[in-house]
Amino acid sequence: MLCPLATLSNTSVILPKSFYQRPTVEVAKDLLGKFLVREVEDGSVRKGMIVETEAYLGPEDLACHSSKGRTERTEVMFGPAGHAYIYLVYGMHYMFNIVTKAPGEAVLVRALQPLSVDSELNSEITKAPEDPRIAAGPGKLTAWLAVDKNLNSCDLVQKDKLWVEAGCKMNFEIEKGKRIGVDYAKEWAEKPLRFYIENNPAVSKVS
DNA sequence: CTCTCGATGTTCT
DNA sequence: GAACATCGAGAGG
Repeated sequence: MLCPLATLSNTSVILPKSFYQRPTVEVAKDLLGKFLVREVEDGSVRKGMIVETEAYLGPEDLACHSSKGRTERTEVMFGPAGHAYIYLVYGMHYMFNIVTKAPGEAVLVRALQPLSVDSELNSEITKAPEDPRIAAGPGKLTAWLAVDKNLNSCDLVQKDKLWVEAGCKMNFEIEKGKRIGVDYAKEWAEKPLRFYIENNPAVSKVS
């Protein structure tokens, strides 16, 4: 059990904008253990605990899209903190990022541990509802939550279609490593800007 | 376990 | 045209 009988109301408190109005690396680390929640048109809800993130540090960072300049695509990352930056890679996978304070910076959410949701009881049941690795990767996560470019730039501080909750307090160790899939970024590829929960089964890969 | 490869839409050169 | 913040399947050790 991750969070036994967590019916406490504080678990579903939405993270405020001030959470994202901080240095990107701090936000990336502090997002670990938080709950990402998606509600679709028919009212059904899916929820997962964030277990892996990466920090992208703006125009200087050769791995960050905003290093290409402020374009139509990267405009969201220069906008207000707490909004979603979503884009397509390899023609088939959407990546979900959260914009932080500094212009052009964001946090990529790379993996979730699925939580089952019983909305009748308003409780989090912590057994894995299905494959615990259903959202173990940035492309798998967006597929599981039905997140696509329609949600690009949406405000995650509003409880609408997609938001982040405080979750429950847990003790875990944070592991660091180089970011995945950005080997083209020269010295920026080597920086330890990937963060994940140690020994968590839903992390996409261990260093 | 490792490696290779194909799928496929957008953005940038 | 090339490159891409990926994934899963298949071949080979």
